[in-house]
Amino acid sequence: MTAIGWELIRAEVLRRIRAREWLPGAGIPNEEQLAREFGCARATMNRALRELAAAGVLERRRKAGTRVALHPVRKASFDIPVTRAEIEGRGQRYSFEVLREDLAPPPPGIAARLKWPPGAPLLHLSTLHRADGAPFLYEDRWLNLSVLPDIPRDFRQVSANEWLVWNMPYSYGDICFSAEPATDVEARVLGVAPGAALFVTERMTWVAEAPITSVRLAYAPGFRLQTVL
Amino acid sequence: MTAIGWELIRAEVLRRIRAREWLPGAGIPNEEQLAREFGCARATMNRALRELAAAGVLERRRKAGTRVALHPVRKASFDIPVTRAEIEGRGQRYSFEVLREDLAPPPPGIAARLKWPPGAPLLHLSTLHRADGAPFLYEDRWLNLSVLPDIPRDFRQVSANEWLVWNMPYSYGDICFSAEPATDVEARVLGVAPGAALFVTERMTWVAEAPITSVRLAYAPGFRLQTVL
DNA sequence: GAGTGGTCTAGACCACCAA
DNA sequence: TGGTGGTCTAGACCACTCC
Repeated sequence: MTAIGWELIRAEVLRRIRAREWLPGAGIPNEEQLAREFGCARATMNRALRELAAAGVLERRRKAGTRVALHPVRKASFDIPVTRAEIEGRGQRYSFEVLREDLAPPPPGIAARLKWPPGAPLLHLSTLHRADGAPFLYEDRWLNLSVLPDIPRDFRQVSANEWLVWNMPYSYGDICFSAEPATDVEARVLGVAPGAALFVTERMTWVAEAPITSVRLAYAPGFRLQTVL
Repeated sequence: MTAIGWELIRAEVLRRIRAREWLPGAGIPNEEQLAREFGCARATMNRALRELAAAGVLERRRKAGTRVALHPVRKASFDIPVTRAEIEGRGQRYSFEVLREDLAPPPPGIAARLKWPPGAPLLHLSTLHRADGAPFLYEDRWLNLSVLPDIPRDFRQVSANEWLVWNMPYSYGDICFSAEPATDVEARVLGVAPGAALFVTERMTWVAEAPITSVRLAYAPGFRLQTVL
C-alpha cells in the first residue's frame, strides 16, 4: 500500500468528509501528519489537498491549517464552444446568414460598458445561426475595428464568432446569462412570438485594455445549458 | 511583485501565445528544454504548463508533446451560493415562505430522471424566497426522505435549500439552465404575467447512488447569472 | 522502441499569519 | 515567533502513444 496516487488520496479525504469523519468547520491533520498516515511524500499530500481546496471542499490557510469548508460553495463550470461546434456536436448541420453589417455608433449602454467614446462607430453585425436549417441562435455583435487589423472584408464566408476564436484567442472578458422576452426583431428572426422566453448570453471581450467586441446571443426556445457539479 | 515562480512562467508562456510567437496548432518545446531555458526544475515547468492545459490554452499528450490549442475552448465557471447568501450579498433582506409541503409521488419525468420507482412518494416542497419582501425565486423541490434521516419536522424555520447545504454537503449532481415561460403557478407566486420569461435552474443531486433531491428554481425577471472568462 | 508528459520522493527554504 | 501551507529542486520511474 505504499506509493498511492494523489487521486486516490483525494478520494479518501473526500470520503471521510462525506462520511462525517471530518466535520464541516473542523480542522484536519496537517500535511506532514497526513503524508505519514498515507505513506506518501508531503508534496503528494499537498497536491491532493490543493485540488480539494480549489474545488471549494477544503479551506487552507498558513499557520491556521486545513479545515473542512463550513459553507461549501458549489462551483459549476462549463465549456463555451464555438456555435458551429455546438451544433455539429449534436449531429446537426450548421449554417449561418449575415442579416446586417454596417458601421454605426453603438447604443449608449453598450458604449458605456465597453468604455467606448459615445458617437464613435463600431462594426455592427447581426447573424442568424441555423441547425438543420432551423433558427438556432440570433447574434447581435459590435466589433472594434481599430484593434482588428486583418478583419475580413465581410463575414459571409466565416462567421464573426469563428473568426474571432481563430484570430483573437486567449482574450478575456465577462459573460452574463439571463432569460429575456424576445424583442420584435428576435421574434421575427427566430420565428417565435414576440415576448417568448429566450435564453440570452451577453459577452464583453477585451485584449489588453482595448475592447474587442460586445455580443448578445439569443437562443431559440428549447436551448439548455447543462453541466455537472 | 508577489508573483510566484510557476505563475511567472505561466504568464510568459501565455504572452508568447498571445503574441503569436507560438502559433495555434504548433508544438512548443518539451518540458525539459523549457525548464532549461527558464532556469527552473522540470517540475516547476510542468506545473505552469499543466495549469495552462487545464485552462484549455494548451493541449498535452505523451510522446506527441505540447501544442497550442487549435480551438481554444472558453471555460466559464461560477459559484452557486445558497439563496440566502445570494440575496444578503446584494444588501437585501432575505425571507422565505413555505407554500406547500406534502408527501406525493413525483411526476413521471422527475421520477425517471431520479431513477425513483414510479408511484413511490417523495416530500414535495414549494418555497418562495423574497428579497426585501419582493418575490425573488420560486423553488419547487422533491426530497428523498429515506436518505435524510434527521430531516426537520418542517421547513418553516430553515429553508430546505440551506438545510441541505449544511447537512448533505459535498454531494454531486448535475445542473441545467434554461429560459422558460412562467407557468400559471409561477406567474401567480412571482407576481408576473403567465408566459413571462423566467430564468430557470434545474438540479438533480445524489449521494452515493442514492437520489437526494430534484429541484426547479424559477427566478423572477431581472435575474442575471454573471461570471468572468 | 523511444520520446514525452505524469507522477512520486526527500529535502529544503520561504511567506504568511494566528497565537 | 513558531507552525503551517506554498513552492522549488534534482532525480527517478512509469504510462502512454506515436513512429
